[in-house]
Formats: sequence, C-alpha cells, structure tokens
Amino acid sequence: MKEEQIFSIKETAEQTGISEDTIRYYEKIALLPRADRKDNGHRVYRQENINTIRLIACLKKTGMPLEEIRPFLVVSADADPAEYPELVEHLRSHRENIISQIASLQQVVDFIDIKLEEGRYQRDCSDESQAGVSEKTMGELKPKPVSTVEMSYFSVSAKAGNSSSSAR
Amino acid sequence: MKEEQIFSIKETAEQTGISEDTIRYYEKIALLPRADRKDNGHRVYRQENINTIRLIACLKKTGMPLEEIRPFLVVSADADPAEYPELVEHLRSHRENIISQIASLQQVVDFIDIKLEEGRYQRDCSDESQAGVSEKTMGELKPKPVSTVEMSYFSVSAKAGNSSSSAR
DNA sequence: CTATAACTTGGAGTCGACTCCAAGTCAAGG
DNA sequence: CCTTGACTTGGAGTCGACTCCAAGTTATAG
Repeated sequence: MKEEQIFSIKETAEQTGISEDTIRYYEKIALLPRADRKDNGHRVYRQENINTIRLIACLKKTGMPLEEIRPFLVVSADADPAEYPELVEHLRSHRENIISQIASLQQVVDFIDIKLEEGRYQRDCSDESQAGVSEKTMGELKPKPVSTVEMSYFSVSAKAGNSSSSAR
Repeated sequence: MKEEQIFSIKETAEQTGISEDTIRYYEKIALLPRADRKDNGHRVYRQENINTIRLIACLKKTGMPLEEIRPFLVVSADADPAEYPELVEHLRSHRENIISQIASLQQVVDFIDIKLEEGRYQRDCSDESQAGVSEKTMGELKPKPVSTVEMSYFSVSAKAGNSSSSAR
C-alpha cells in the first residue's frame, strides 16, 4: 500500500472548507508550500497537505492572522521543536494567547448562559419550542456558572443605533 | 453616592485597550450607541459603557466579526432575552459556535504541548531559560493531553516558502 | 491675548484576506 | 476538429476594520 491517495484542488477545497481560490492564494503567499503538480500542471494534494490546510482553518477560525499561523506550520512540518529556542518561545507565547482566548470564550459562553437562564424563568409560559439550554451537543458545561474572571459584561448598556434621531 | 464616575474617551481607550479612533468608529457604525456628551461636545463614558466595549473586545479577540457582535449587544443591553425567540436562537447557535471554537483551540493547545514535549526530551541538555510550560498563569491544564477530536494535524507537512526557487 | 492640549467631525487612505476575472493549457468526448 | 470542463497564471477588485488626517471648537495656563 504505497499508493497514497491524492486529491485535486477541488476535492481538497471540499474536504477542508477552504475555497480553491484561497488555497491557491495561500500558496502564492507561501503560507502553504508549493503543491506538487501532475504532468499537466494541476496541483495534487495528499492527506498530509489536507491536514495542514485543516490546521490553518482551525487557527483561522479562532481569529489568528495568517502571519501568526505561519510559525505553527513550520513547527508542524519538520517536527523540530527545540532546535530553535526562538520558535519554542513563540510556541509558548502562542499557547498563552490561546489559553487566554479560551478563557475569553468561556466567559462569553457563561454570559450567554446567564442570558438564556434569565429568559427561561422570565417566561416559562409560552411555547417550549426547542428549549433546553444545556442538554444539547455539549456534555461539558462547567459546574460553576460564572467564570472566575469577574464577568463584568453584565451591566452592559447598548441599544445601539437608536439614539433619538439626532445621531447621523 | 449617586455620582457615578465618568471617563473621557482617552481614559476609556486606556481601560479597554481599544483605541480612541476605534471607539469613535464603533459609534459611527452604530455598534456602540451614541455616547453622551458634555457641554463642550466631548464624549463621556460610564462603567456601563466601558463594559460594553470590553465585551466587544472580548468577542473580537475570538475572531467574531463586528456584524455578529451586534446582536450580542442588543441582548446585553435590555436584558430581554426570551422576548424575541429569534434572538434566543441566535444566542444558542452562537453558543454552539463558541463551544466548538473552544474545542478547536484546545486541540491547538494540545498540539503545541505535544510539540513542546517532543522538544523537551529531545534536548534537556541546553539552558533552562524560562522552561516550565504548565506552571504559569493557568492552573487549569486538562489532565488528558490530547483532546477527543482526533487530532489529525499531526502529520502535517509544511516547509512553506522554500520550494526550489521556481515558485514565482 | 495667544498658545497648547484635548477633544470634535467628515472623509480619505491602508492593510489583510480574500474573491473574481481574463486568458491560456490540457485531456477526453462527440 | 471543435467543444467542454477542470485546471493554470497574473492581476485587479472588494470588503471589513481600522487608522490617519485636516479643520474646527473649547478650556486652561502663561
């Protein structure tokens, strides 16, 4: 089984959720290495490459700019972590960032849960269409409802866009 | 103590990490409500408003576009969750998104940890400058090192930007 | 009375990340 | 042989989110 399956750019785009144009763009800016070509010049992708693209998609989803994604790929490529202490430092600091981002996100989840809870007992008379906040896909709702990080977003006032006409 | 403390736009920018320009910009696009003005026309901000801006910053940090942030502020503003079932749906689906984003991020953290571990025993001879991955700001490192979500990024191949000269 | 500093506004410019387009190549089908 | 379709390239255009600028106002300090 030396025959590793290969994919066209179209198939790759379908599998990764990243458009063909974008994949080519990533290659152009050298975020991705130049893909191998068939004799006719068409790009070919292997599982390896698809994984890389998936990693990019994953990091991107979290709001990381492409330039910050770059070092990740270098690391994942050669599996050569500690050789460049600079890179290791980079990794550590990114780890920090991500952890704090997770905390941010968790805060937002808590915020939503509170809002959803509020709504829950505030009505409980109307139709129950699709109720049930916490028993859905995630079985990992934290036991404590509010995260440690102060959660000050509560007394937020917005009402944006409706300042009495004088805005403009 | 009816005297609630107020802040200038400069102070607000300092407190939230969002620049004055950006705060004004948010007001312009009605992401933020029009801030009250002093007699001289200068904007004033109260704790409430600062919290809103902090919430925006928090959501932004997670990669959420401003247009998606908008509905969050509406909710946080009036504390009127269940009144608009559409909005509740919005909240739920965002909650889902965020949960999956957390999972993504956790995967990346795991990925980094593995890379860092690799490096750790691969060297362990050089200087220990700032070693110690897990005993820093976060005391909540998950017990299991790899998350449930397959973690396929491992066999990634990148080496971007060094395709033998022919690229471009 | 004037200069400085902290703001105001409207609008133009920038930058990252695509997204679209035109023109060309190649392989297979009718 | 001509068309169709899946690709190629280079480059232009778009869009979101700022970021910067110029001109004007107001308050305080010298």
